[in-house]
Amino acid sequence: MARPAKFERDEVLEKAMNAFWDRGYCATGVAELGAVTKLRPGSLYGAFKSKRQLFMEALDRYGQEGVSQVRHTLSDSSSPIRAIRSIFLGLAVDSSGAGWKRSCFLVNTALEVARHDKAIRARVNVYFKEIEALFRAAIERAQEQGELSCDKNAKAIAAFLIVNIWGLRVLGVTRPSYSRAKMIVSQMLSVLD
Amino acid sequence: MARPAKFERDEVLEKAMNAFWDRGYCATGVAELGAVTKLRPGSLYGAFKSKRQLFMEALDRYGQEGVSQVRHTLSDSSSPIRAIRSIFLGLAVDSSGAGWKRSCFLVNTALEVARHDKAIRARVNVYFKEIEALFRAAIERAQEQGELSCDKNAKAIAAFLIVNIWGLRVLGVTRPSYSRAKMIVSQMLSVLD
DNA sequence: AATCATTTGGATCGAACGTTCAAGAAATAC
DNA sequence: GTATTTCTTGAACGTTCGATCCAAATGATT
Repeated sequence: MARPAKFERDEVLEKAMNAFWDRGYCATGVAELGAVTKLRPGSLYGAFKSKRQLFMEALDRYGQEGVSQVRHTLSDSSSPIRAIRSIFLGLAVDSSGAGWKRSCFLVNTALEVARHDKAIRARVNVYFKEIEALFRAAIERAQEQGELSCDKNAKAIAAFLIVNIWGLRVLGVTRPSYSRAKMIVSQMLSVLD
Repeated sequence: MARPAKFERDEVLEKAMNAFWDRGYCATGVAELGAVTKLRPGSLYGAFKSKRQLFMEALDRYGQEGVSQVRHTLSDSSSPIRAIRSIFLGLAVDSSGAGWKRSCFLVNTALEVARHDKAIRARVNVYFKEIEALFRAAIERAQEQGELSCDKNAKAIAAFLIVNIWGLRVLGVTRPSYSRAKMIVSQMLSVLD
């Protein structure tokens, strides 16, 4: 029918996501979004209705990829416990290394935006819940395989683990050494012993 | 010498603190700060140099009071372990009750501002470190009193506990039921068994 | 080649941003 | 009482905010 858009929607979304992830919702202006996406305001507002709408789609992109990464890590291993330990070790590396500054887009958004915005809170919760469910499934699999005592409360441990992940994201902002981050992660994982 | 200021500096600071605590640094405009403090821009900028300076002083006020409250709770009890449990039970109540929306000013600030502002990050870290030190002292006291096994690593447990507090602040944003919050807190406190 | 829907880049909107300033008011010092 | 000094006031500063509009450019369809 008519002229097609020159830009790739998902590429734009990824760039906007990185900008929001870095600086947060409020501090990321549309001028900056235009700069990173190489799109003029007209195109941006044509493709996405508003800054908020663009933010939500970027958040969805992040959340879906995050869930899928966790799913991959937790399901790909023959040892669910080892997979969980590997995720937490990765978080220790991330929060004490280069990844500390970005933290987690979902956690950042939870505190900055979700406290005041019901729709965004609902979206954030969806991804949190999905990740928690993946952890719970992995824990129950570990129990079935005899890797973990069946006396343990899988539901409680899964919830505990994801809350600890949130805590580790805040830990990163305090610029801990790797040894400190690892010490904390070890303490967290002692619930699996 | 000259005309004295009509307002009480600490009262202004408290009102500004509450505004920043509620809405965050970026979303709290100078107009709103003027509304809650009943001060015109000129008076505000006369007493504090800038919005950022006012924010830092409000943050200090919050941090000092927070540290002092934790100190009081942890030192006032003959049983350090019971005091720690009481703090975490309070956090379960807070994050599943009316206090969820405000979360913790320090944690909110850590993710919204401290990621990009070195001076503010340093201040936030000071209060975090002080609270962690109080927890560590309480744990060591518990060990001396025989309330807690001396096999446990007091340093690791103290760090673990404060990271869990941060996690509980994010938990609040997910609007958990009280029973869920309590379940998670119980799991956290099982490291003290 | 003509048509037509859509993108694009740029200009621009009113509102709100953080901040400053000159004038008026009040309390002290002489 | 007068001078002096500081605080209060309210308007206004220039900038940036998110959002809109439009003419020109573009490319698929007819």
